[in-house]
Amino acid sequence: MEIPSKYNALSVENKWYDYWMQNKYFHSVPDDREPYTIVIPPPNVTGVLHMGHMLNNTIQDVLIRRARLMGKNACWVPGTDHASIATEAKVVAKLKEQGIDKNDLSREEFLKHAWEWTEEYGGVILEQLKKLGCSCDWDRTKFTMDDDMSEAVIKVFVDLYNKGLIYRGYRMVNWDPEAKTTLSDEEVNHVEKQGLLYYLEYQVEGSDEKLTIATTRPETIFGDTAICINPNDERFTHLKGKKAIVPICGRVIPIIEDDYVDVEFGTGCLKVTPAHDENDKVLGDKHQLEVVDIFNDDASLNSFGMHYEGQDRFVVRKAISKELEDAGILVKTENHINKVGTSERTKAVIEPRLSDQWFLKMEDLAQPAIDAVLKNGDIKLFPKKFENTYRHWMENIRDWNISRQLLWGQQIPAFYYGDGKEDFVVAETLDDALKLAQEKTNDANLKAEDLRQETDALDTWFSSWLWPMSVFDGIRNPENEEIKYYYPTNDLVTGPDILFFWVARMIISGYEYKDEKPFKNVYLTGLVRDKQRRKMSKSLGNSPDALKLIEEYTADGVRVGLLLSSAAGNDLMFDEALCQQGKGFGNKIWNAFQLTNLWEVADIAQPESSKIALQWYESKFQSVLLEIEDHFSKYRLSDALMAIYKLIYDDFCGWMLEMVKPAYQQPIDRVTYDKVMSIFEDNLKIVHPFMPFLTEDIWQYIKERSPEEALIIAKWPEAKPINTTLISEFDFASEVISGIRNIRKQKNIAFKDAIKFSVVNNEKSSRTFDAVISKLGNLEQFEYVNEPVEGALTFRVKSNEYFIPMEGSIDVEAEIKKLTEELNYTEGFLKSVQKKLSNERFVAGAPEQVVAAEKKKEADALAKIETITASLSSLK
RNA sequence: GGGCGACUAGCUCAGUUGGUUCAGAGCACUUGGUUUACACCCAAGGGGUCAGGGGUUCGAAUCCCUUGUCGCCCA
Repeated sequence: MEIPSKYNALSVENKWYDYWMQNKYFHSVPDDREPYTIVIPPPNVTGVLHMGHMLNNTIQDVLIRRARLMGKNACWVPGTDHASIATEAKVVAKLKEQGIDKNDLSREEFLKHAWEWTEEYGGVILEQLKKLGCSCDWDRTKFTMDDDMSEAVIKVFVDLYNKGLIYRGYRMVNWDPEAKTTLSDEEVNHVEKQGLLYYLEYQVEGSDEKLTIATTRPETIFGDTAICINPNDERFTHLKGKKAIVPICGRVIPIIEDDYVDVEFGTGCLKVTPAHDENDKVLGDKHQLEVVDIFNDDASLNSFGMHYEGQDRFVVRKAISKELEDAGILVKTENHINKVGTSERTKAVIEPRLSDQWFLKMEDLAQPAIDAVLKNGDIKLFPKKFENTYRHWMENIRDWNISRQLLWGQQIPAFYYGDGKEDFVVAETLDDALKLAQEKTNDANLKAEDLRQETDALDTWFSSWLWPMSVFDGIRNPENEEIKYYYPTNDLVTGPDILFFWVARMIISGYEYKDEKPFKNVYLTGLVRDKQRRKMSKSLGNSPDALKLIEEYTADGVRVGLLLSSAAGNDLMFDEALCQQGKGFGNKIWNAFQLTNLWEVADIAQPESSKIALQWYESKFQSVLLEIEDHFSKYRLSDALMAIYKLIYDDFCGWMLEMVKPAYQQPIDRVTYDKVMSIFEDNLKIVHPFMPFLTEDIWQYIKERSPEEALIIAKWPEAKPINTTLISEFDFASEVISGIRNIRKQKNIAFKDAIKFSVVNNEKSSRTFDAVISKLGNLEQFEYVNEPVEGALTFRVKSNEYFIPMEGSIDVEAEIKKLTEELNYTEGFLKSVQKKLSNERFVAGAPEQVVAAEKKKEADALAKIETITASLSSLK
């Protein structure tokens, strides 16, 4: 087989992805193996691949590929969610471009457009994941609006309603006047905005006195239904029981007392607008105040706004402050910074608004989810620090507003048969609803046409909280083979920003519907930021084009780059240099493979140095294998990758290949070659989860392989005993080799010039690696001597002294200086150790091991000092 | 305002129960190198009062208190 000297990533990536797909390696069906399951956090159909997705899905792919290699039945279910607000906004915008107004369309017509949009753009992001190498079971791709998925959602809604957990309530909600829908608390961002505090004078009824109140929203005076003072505030005691007159509209409102009012803030006097402020609503309920809603659903003023009717709230704020000022009612303004709720999707300023909404009672449902994470450890969060945040949220959980005033989503299955607020039934189908309605009204003549379905749709999270069950049809068919086999899933990989939106709710629904956790471990990744620590976002334009990155650095390179510096739960400061490092690593592996291809194999004797090098690497490999198991068990993927990186780069390429490499134009012996190639294969296996393309490519070049022998389904290397002596002997030998290299460098001795070498082996160190030292040091002779060699350059490793004889004179002064420095350092070290050992409380208090270690240090230092002193005296 | 978390080399981060290997890794940097796989490379090297201060201890990056800075969540 012709092997190209350069690695061509693009063609390789396409070739092997196609090969994997054709052979259905990603596809999983239940069998008698242990399952390993991940469900993807479904990206929005509106999304395109960004850095967050790349990181998140690389992690999932590493986990799933490793599980596959470990012989598990690996199943990664992909899919997308319908993102009601975002998608509806996109569709509305597109229609607008075409000159179509959403309000002119029927529900069915609008949904048709939405489906068209979804079909056109919804799959884009999944195609991009393939470029990254993601080994999802594409045959299982799901969408939260698929018929079966929607059916599950409706079934759950009806069930929860029948259990008394869903209710309809007139509540203050977060109203997005741009999208004309409510948002959950989690979809509201509080941002600091510079505003003004307006001081307004209200006339007290039947008196000349004026009351000054401070407000940030003068336009809401039309909705004022009371003035509130603190009962303990002596400045206002005389006003008890009196009334005040609202400026401009002239409404007469009571002055009430409540210690809710902060005496310090503003004037200590508060205007109460129950329809437009959460806290005022509470006051209003408490004091039975009138509720005056002054806004239309687009946040323009309604008829209560008098001459401002039809104008936007912010326009009115300006206009009315002018009017108030002209009338002498506005006495002053002050700068004031307050946090304003804004819509995560449309960025519009949220308007607190009272309206009829559907709510899910959360308190009882949440209990098993609290226990699972915080009490019995059924579900583990990585990193653990998120348990605190989880606890805080779960223990203060509020009812979930699940209705949205949107068309794109599952329509709430409530059917109204009359005009009363309670004149409705909830059922999965119209037929069922009709029966229920007939029963409830005792009217057998009630017809289907008499029923009107609720127009609100369900929150998108009300679909995705069922995701780990519904993708296996576990809601509609709870006893089916797939849900029984794959559920609970193993790992969930997602961002901490949706810990509550999604993760907590999946846990809640899992216990409610399967009486079982949805996953065992939750790995929370960090957010991807740029080098200035700004969160990468489309609006900032600081997110690199994902596909371009892959083009430039290869998919493997980008995967490695992303993982190299992303400790779990810590934000990742993305830097393209990391991808370059990833690409460089791939190049290194490729070139190592090139080297083995250049070798001519012959049936000759195996050199001692090769034999020992192979034995050493096998032990080294095994010890790193253990290390990476440990990292994986703790979801420390970047540490696992770094351990592998160093193993391959330093130990394999830097040391082992150099040790076994035959001399120029010499053949390699067959025993060594075969062993090197089998080691190479083991290396490829452990790199494969991180760099799937390159490794598969080399794997397939090494030998002709049948589809059953592909790397993607190979067997993870087995654990074998580790010869730790060999590893520490090598570490010692590598110090000796470094010493030789240093002297060569200092004295400009070219590597190709062989040198003589001798040692006074005070350490009685083993001679196992002598052949290796000779080879890598290019020694023409390696002698063990009892006395220092005169006229030689020296260096020491522990108490061993090494000599390289030099032609001509040695710079005695320089040698003495070097030795004196080493002596000073070692003596200082000895002193600190002895100080510790002479401290009785240390010897008595510290564990035996620690004391023994200190004694060993002392002995080593003493031996070294002896060596150095001897050398010095021989020089002088 | 309430809560949580962080602060270790120029950068990004490890550092588990206080104790061999505790001050580390990778990158970056400096110096040297046309070593027959690789300059996307090789070799060597410099670099830190572990945010500041106090305490507990024979011993603190690690435990406690305090100050500061930053981040996140909630109001």
